[in-house]
Amino acid sequence: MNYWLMKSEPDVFSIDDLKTKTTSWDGVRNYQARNHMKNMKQGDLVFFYHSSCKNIGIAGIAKVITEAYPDHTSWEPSNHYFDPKSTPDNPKWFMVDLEFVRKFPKIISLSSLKESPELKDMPLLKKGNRLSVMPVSEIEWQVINRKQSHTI
DNA sequence: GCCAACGTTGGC
DNA sequence: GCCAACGTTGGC
Repeated sequence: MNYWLMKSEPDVFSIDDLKTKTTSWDGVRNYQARNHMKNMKQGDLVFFYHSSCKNIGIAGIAKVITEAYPDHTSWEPSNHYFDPKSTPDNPKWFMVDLEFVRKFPKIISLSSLKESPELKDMPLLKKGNRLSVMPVSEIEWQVINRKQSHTI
């Protein structure tokens, strides 16, 4: 099993929204992020990160419930994420389905993540990094979960 | 709202 | 294949 981190703007889709319904993670239009999704397996766990908002940080945990499959929004001309280079016969973009696992009682803030030397290699914490889907090592997963349990 | 950092596009 | 211009991301 592998671990991941995925960013979402809570004003658009938050951990509370995920709690009410499983979701298809469509609209990813970045090659690196797409390739990470293609490497996801059923049962992988995901830190759900809230970006571009008041309370930035990891809000909870989600689970991957499907492997990557073609993102149909990419060939719908009316869709905001339409890409003329992607077709049903030759899809260019992919998505996975996620379900809610847990919401942390308190968001693990970005600033508190930056305080842990064990996490300094996470792409998330690198200056200027904009990757929206990234792998998390087992060590990083454990360190962050430990951080979370201490805040209860 | 600002702006630095990044990925993508397209002219050459 | 280079690189300037552009659009987007995302913390502050």
